Amino acid sequence: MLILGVLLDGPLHGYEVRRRLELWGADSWANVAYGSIYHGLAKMADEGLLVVVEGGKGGKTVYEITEDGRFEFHRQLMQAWYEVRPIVDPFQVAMTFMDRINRPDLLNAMRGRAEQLQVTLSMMERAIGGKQGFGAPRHIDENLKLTTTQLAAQLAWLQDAIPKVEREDLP
Amino acid sequence: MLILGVLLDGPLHGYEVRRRLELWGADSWANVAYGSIYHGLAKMADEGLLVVVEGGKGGKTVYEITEDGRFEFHRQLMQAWYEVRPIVDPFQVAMTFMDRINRPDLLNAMRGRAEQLQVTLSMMERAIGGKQGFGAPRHIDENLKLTTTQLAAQLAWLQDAIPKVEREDLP
DNA sequence: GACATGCCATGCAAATTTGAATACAAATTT
DNA sequence: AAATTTGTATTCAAATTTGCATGGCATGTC
Repeated sequence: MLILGVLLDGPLHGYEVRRRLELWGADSWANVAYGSIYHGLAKMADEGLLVVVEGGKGGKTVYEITEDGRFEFHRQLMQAWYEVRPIVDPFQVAMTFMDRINRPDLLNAMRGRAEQLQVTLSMMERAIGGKQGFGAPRHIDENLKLTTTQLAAQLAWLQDAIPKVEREDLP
Repeated sequence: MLILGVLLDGPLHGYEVRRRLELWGADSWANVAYGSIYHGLAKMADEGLLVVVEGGKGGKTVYEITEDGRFEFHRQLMQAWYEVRPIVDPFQVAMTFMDRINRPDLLNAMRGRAEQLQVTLSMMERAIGGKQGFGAPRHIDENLKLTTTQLAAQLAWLQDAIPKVEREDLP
């Protein structure tokens, strides 16, 4: 979906797709190792969602989205908007095992994490509004805002849980 | 890490690992297709984090965690607690492309999603405290709570963004 | 002009993940 | 008691993902 979306405005080759995604900060909220872009492009060309418009010999290969590709993009986009799925977060795994850490270490970890979150949050808040005019669409900021509120939610949970651990209500 | 954690309290075979994870509701906040448990077990046995204690012929294979395995588990657990990483959320990808949907459809999607979130949230709130006494550790509730607050964060963002879209401040 | 540097651009082997297929035991229905 | 369904337990091929290796090209520099 990301790749298709990047190609909506015109043909690009693999490396340009990567640059575009980096510009959008996609590395932080999506899970894309850039090596897989080329696989994705080739596969979608195979499926008829893209066509090669230039090159091939050994230089760069430029892909253009087809009508089928645009349709598939919209299908997936709408599905992503309508489907509410619980968020997969590696920290949840860490939480699950909080009873396996002794209390002092756990409290240290929790306090350390809370501090880190505060720092990250204030950095992000300062960053909001910063990318304007660099080619990234304005609503990318909204992306950043949502991330911010979610990290804030984690911080709130921590601040609620720390005292509980202190007075041995948890774990 | 999940598999190692499940094995901390005693040897189990693959299917039991799966059952345990299902009991914890891990399918919702972790990304485990249960087919990969067997690969993970075999690989970790290879690396010396686990040992086979029973079976092999064709029936079930029971694995036990080794000292190395316990050590590795703790290493990973601590790392997960200390490392703050932005959350990877497929909805963020959907957001990124909100300028590719026409305004009426977008508003529909946003309102629909907001409603769904409200329903999901109230269901989850009712579920908190429900798994007690079923073998799941009590702090699994905390897990649910964190998920809840994160979904609430998404809902808050939506409720902030909907009016903006209505008065064309967004996208 | 030989050489180093850094960015551009892709390919690929190895590792991992997935989803479905298999096989058999236990419980249930007919 | 035969047939069907459900639950237990694993395996496997195919698809995907990763991270690094490779090679080209422009630029500076001594």
